[in-house]
Formats: sequence, structure tokens, C-alpha cells
Amino acid sequence: MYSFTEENYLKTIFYLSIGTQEGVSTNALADSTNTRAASVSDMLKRLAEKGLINYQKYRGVTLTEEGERLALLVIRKHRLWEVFLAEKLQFGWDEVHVIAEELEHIRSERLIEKLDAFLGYPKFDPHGDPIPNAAGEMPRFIYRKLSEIVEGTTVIMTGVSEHSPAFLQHLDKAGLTLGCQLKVNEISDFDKSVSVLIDNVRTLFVSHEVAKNLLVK
Amino acid sequence: MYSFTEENYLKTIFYLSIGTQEGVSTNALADSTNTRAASVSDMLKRLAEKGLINYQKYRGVTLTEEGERLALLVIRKHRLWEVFLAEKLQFGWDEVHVIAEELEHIRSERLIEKLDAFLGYPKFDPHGDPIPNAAGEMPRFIYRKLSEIVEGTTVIMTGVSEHSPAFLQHLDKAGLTLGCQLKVNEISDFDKSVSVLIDNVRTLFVSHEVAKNLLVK
DNA sequence: TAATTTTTTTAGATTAGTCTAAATTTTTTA
DNA sequence: TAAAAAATTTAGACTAATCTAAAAAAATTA
Repeated sequence: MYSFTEENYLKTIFYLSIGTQEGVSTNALADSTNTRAASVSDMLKRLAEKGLINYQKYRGVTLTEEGERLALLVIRKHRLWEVFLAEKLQFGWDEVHVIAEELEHIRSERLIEKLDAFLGYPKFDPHGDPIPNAAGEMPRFIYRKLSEIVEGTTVIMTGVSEHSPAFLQHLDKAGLTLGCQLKVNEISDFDKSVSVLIDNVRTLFVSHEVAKNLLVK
Repeated sequence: MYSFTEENYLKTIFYLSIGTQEGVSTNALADSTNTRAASVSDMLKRLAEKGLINYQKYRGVTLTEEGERLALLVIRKHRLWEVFLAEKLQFGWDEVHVIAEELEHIRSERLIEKLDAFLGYPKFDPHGDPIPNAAGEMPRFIYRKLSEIVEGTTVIMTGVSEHSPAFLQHLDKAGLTLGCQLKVNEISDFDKSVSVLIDNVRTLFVSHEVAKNLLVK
């Protein structure tokens, strides 16, 4: 049985590893976990002893197979609880993350399998992120950013790459929700902002900053 | 914000206080929390400093008003999660306690109020125990034990005073569930076992040991 | 490539919660 | 009510997770 803290380190290493071959640096982990590099060093030694990470002093860390499996099981729990909070308890997608950060550490396999069934085996969380299966495997989809779509193309909004409440609330105000259809009318030469036609009914100007964080297919 | 451990001590003091005027003893707490008396002494000092308990060395402890309010809020969360587990996730009443022991420490007032609403504002948990309100107040019902009911009387099973999985599973096998009607036919002179007519359809012999732990009205 | 800067690790402390063993207080009993 | 027993507290230590400050290694730059 691993501690909340250990589970959080594994999860953080997993997220920081996405899209790189290299190991995750001590400083990056200290930033993400709101601790100091010295504390991270200590913890990395312990996780390495337990066989959850590959660690050599002064080189970064990567997860072992077992470490990645555990990280994905924590992420599975997090995302399933997020679905519960959003769909059953009517929390906004900007509110679910903080609560799921606690719920993800509840230890009961049966609980999470029954929750999965209760929710109807959802494949995605409220932010469009895929939910790993009980074996700790997660399908990897490759989505494009709205900022990379060429003019005239029509796409579907499938996710976000930024999960802060501020960003999600901004999308709420703009009426941008998962699954909506976006037709890229024009990209401004001046500030790269995007004019989009939403669900064929109304036009909206989306800043480049926002467009970079909208995932579409 | 109080730690899991502190919340558990408060809850334990609350339960051990039921039905006594005197304070709870250090040893009783050590037994209930699976720790040693020395550890309990340490913790009692800390809880007293925080104003959650009334504590004088070598005398027992009682909860302050604030301590009792907090204990009841933890119990509220525990019991609401038990209802969720039993009614929504189809866990047996013998399984819900262990999982709720973890869920009761999730910190979010909004979560628990939304959960309460989602469950339809239940008044009792799956064992028939009343659920405290958001202010930390709990109605106190006075139930009798089946073992105290005189022959010929008809009562309704409303709760249990023993919550172990073994006991609850025993009741399941006997077909004794909350809400069933029990007519006391005869009490054995020999072993005090009780012959009861259940829901007017079948007769069952209930041992004195079981009858003592069945609450009826 | 030598010097400087940055990153990382080590050393030594701290806190919460726990422990054992010893000391102290209270309760029981003779 | 004095002695014995039981209950409780204190003393001192341990572990996990953290910290600051100092040392060491790696990376960058001149």
C-alpha cells in the first residue's frame, strides 16, 4: 500500500513525462508538488527503492512499468470521480478537479469498479481526458490544437490542455463546451485570434491563447 | 483544518461517550483506536489545546461543544457515504462501513451538501442510524432491544447496535432486514432465545445474543 | 577548457503521530 | 488506611515527509 504522497509523486512524474523521452528533473517535480528540491531528492530515493521509478543521481527520473501502472490507476480513480461529481452531483467542470484530488486516494478496488459501472463505463472525464482501464492502460489519442487548424476547416471540440478553473470558466462564459462544432472562419494576421462559427449558429472570436488550449478532432 | 487522525479521535470519543456522564478513559480510547495509552495521552493534550475536548490529567475526557459539532459532522459524512455506497453502488450493509471510514475525511462542504441532495436527504444510514444535519445536530431516538420486548408484542426492526460484517451477514442469512415486522411469539426459559413471526409469514428463532443487538420500535 | 552558474544531493532539523519503558497517580483491596 | 494493582502520564526514541543551508555535480558561458 502506498501513501497519498507517494501516489501524488507517481502521478506528477507521469504527467511531466508526457511528450518527452528524457527523465523528469528534480526541480520540475519540486515545482509541481510545491515542495523543495531537497524533499524531492529524498522521496525519489524511496520510490526507487520500491521499484517504482528509474533513478540515478543527477539524472532525471522515469516511471518503471509498475510505477506507470500505479500512476494510471490513480488517474483512473481521479477521472471516474470527476465524472461522478459532474454528472451525478452537478458540479461544474471547473470545480471537479480539486475534490477529485482527494477522492483519488480512496483505497478500494471494488469501490472504483462499482463506481465505473454506476457511471455507465465512461470513456472520458468532464475535460475530455480518457479514463484508463482497471489494468492501468489508457488509450492515447492525438488531438490537434484549435490554433493549428487551417481556415475553412470544421472540427469538433474534444478536450482542453489547460484545466485551471479560470480557463474553464472563461470557456463557460464563451459557451464553448465539449462536443461543439467549430468552423474556423479566419485567423487574424494581427494577433492570431481565431474567428469560429459555433454549431453553425453564432460566431465567436477566440484568442490565440485560448485556441492553443482547445483540443479538437 | 483538522487531520484525519484528529477527526478519528473526536469521533471515537463521541461514540465512547454515548450513554455515560463520565469522561472517556485513556485506555478505552487506546483500545478503540488501536494505539497505546501513551499515544492517546499525547493526542489528548493536543486536542485540549485546540479546545475540542475537556481534559484534566488522570480524569477522562469529554468533547467540548465545538468538538461534538465536529465529531457529528464527520459522522454525517460517514453515514451519507454509507447511503451512497448501499443505495447507488449496491454494496451490502456489511461492506459500507470500511469504505466510509476513508470517505468521511474528504474535505468539501459543498460535496457533502450535494451528495445529501443527490441521495434525497436521507434521514438514516443503511444500519438505521440517524444522519446528523449540516449544523452537526442529530436527533436521538430511543429504541428498545428485541431482547426486552414482552411476548405477544409486535414491533418493527429499526436498527442494529452491532455493526460487524459477521453480525450483519448473519442477519442477511436469517432474512432480517430493517423495516421488517417482528411479532414476539415466545421467549425461551432455557436460553432466552426468541421465537419471532416475521412479516406475518414465517417464524424464526433468534438467539438472545442476536436479540440484544436488534433495535426495534 | 576553465570559470561561473544552475541543478541536485547531502547534512542536519522539525513536526505529527506513534512506540516502549519508566515514573507517577488513582483505584482497589486486604 | 497502607499496600498492591491498575491506569495514566512522562521521557526518550522512531518514521515519513518536510525544511534550510551547505556541498557537490552538471551545464553553461566566456
